[in-house]
Order: sequence, then structure tokens, then C-alpha cells
Amino acid sequence: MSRRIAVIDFETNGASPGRDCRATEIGVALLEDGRIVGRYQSLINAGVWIPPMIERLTGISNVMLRDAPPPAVAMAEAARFVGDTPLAAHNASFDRKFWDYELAQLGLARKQDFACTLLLSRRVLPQAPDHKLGTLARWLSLPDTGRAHRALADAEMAAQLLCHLQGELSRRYGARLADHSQLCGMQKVSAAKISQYLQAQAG
DNA sequence: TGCCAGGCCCTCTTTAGGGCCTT
Repeated sequence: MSRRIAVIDFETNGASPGRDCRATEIGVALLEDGRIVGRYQSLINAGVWIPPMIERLTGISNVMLRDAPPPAVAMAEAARFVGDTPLAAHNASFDRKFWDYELAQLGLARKQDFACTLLLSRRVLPQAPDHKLGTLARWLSLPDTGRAHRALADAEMAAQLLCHLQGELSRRYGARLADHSQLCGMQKVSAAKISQYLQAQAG
């Protein structure tokens, strides 16, 4: 069983990957036994235009990307850095489609599943004010990771959140930290059935 | 022609619609 999880975050110039919508930055935080043991970050110049709204949100400008490495370099490095480590992200359906799209441009395909801290936090922390990554980080007093909406800062924040969720699950349901496959399983069952699911896994 | 995300979740649901969340 792998105890390591690669928590990733993309900054992009839009919501859905395609010819005019690409990743503009990737951040990866490698999580192991509740600690971040490795980091990767790179801006990505895919030759796309960043609209002003996205520039204000992320702080990543068209000028900043001018000298950034192309996707073929940055994504190949990121894919090597992650290897076959299981993946996680906040609202993983978003990052998964960009990860898959950018890898496909290199002729590569994802082999591992994504755990999702958004789906897990909705189940484990239903009492949170909302389930935005920034809100959860403030509400849980997670350690500051830097400027929000930059890829590595958000990847580290999601990694801290995942640690918190694993700790909460351990506290509630047993001493053993939930591994990646259990996290993926839990995000598919209702909150009421998490205990039942974990008991079945243990059995 | 005109428009343009999409997966997940909840409920006033399931022959659907709207909100959340990511950039």
C-alpha cells in the first residue's frame, strides 16, 4: 500500500481544456504520513491568452508566461515528478480533465485515480460554512501556504486539508490513516455510510 | 444561428432543475 499521495493544482486560462484553454501553471505537493516531502511548480506557456478576470484571480499574467517553458517541458517534468503516485486535488474533476488533456498532448495517459478533497470535505465536514478550499483552510486554521490561486500554494493547502481529513477519519473511525484507495471509495458513498464502508474495508 | 464547462449533490427528484466548485 502506497502511503504517498501527490496533491496537484492547475491554474488555467478557463474552465474547460481545449485549443484555446490550457493549463498556465501546475503545482504538486507530495504528501507522506502527514508531511509534505516534495514540491514541484512550473508556469506553462501554451501560447494561450489569459483574460483579465483570470489574471486578477491568479496573478499570472500574459507577460509572466512569455518566458515560461512549453507544456511539452513542464508537463513532462510534472509527470516524471508524480510518476505512478496516487493523485488528489480539490474539486478533482477540474484538475483531472486538465491533467488528462495535457498528458494526452504528450501522448501519455493517466494510470492512477484521483481522490477529491472537495467531495471528502462535504462528507466529513458538512458543518463547514462552505467547501471552497480557501474557506476550509481559514475555518480549520490550516498553515498558511502563500498566495491563494497560485498552483503550489493551493496544492499545499489541499494537501494540508487532506491531512486534516485523514486525521478526522482516523479519530472518528479508528487509528489507521485512510489510504488513497479508501479515500477514493469514501467519496463515492454517502456521509452516513462512511463508517459502514470503512468497516467493510477493514473486514 | 446562437451559444458555449462539467461533474457532483440535493431536493420542492428520478420524465428535472439549480447550486456548488474549480479557473
